Amino acid sequence: MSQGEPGIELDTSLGYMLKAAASALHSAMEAVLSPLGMTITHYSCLELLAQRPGLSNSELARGAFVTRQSMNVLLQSLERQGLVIRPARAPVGRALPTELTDLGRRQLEVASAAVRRVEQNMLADLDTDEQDQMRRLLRTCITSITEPPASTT
Amino acid sequence: MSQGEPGIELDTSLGYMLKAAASALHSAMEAVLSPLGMTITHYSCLELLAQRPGLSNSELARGAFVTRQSMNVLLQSLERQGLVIRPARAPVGRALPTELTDLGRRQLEVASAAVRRVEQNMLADLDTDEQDQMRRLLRTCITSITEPPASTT
DNA sequence: TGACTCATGTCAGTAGTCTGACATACGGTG
DNA sequence: CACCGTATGTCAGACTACTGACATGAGTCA
Repeated sequence: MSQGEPGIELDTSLGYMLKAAASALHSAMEAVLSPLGMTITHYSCLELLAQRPGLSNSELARGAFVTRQSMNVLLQSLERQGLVIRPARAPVGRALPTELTDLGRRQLEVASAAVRRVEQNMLADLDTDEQDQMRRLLRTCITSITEPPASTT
Repeated sequence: MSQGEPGIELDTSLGYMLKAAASALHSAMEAVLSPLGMTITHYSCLELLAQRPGLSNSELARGAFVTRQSMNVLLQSLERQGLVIRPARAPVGRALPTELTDLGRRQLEVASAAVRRVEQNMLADLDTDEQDQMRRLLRTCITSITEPPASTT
């Protein structure tokens, strides 16, 4: 079965393992959010707004790792549901600062608790030092990927 | 814009950082695969087949972290393009063992080299020990998420 | 002032993935 | 043998997120 050919060794490839971990986390979050009638992006948007009130559509999109077009569709839906609110006119520029409503805050509370349990379960076998180490490693990876690769066609 | 906001809980949440890292890697891979006319799942499928020839549709789906329905659509497309080949009838059960064609192998070579560069760039600032540590941490997380939470619903 | 650049919000069309459903094949157990 | 549970391949419809496009507002610079 295992032929060390060219390409990437799947069992040791950090790229593959990163995707595997993210996929597992995604599934676990979906499993707890779906019964609440929420998608992951839906939850992410609410969580972002709770921690950073007044974020614009584009800023929310970047924070939730989707395009601003996708976030815009979601925001319109959340607005109709009365979970968030945006001013009719932009106070400055074109950006519309978004805020959670009380209803949105209540919905987020339930979801946030569920997601926190998922994350705690993921980290159940890691002590504090290991978690710090993992933060450091992930941050280094993110920086390296995001920064200019210097030389590539 | 309202920049300058100090990072809050989000910046220390390992779940969020995991998603951020995976998203950055995803974008970087997309950026190099798109010019080759390939999607990430397309590449993943070919890479899996190179290392584990004879994988079935369902096995490929699990390996690429998509549903078997999605992989089936992709496989039919790859088959039409002459990149993979499947027997008309299953030798045993219903599973159809899939194999790369020479054309598929050639296309994979180019893509694999590009993806390897992306992964190496991601790990540019990590030494061997740190990479091993990261493998260990990710594997622990995957196991914890996947295993039964053994708690209340 | 006017031209240029950049970021934003939004509309429309497209593509990839998902859920639901059904038929088929194997392995157990009565 | 018949029955049941599990796994697979596949078709169809629905959904989510994406790319492309356009207009608006703010900042820069000559």
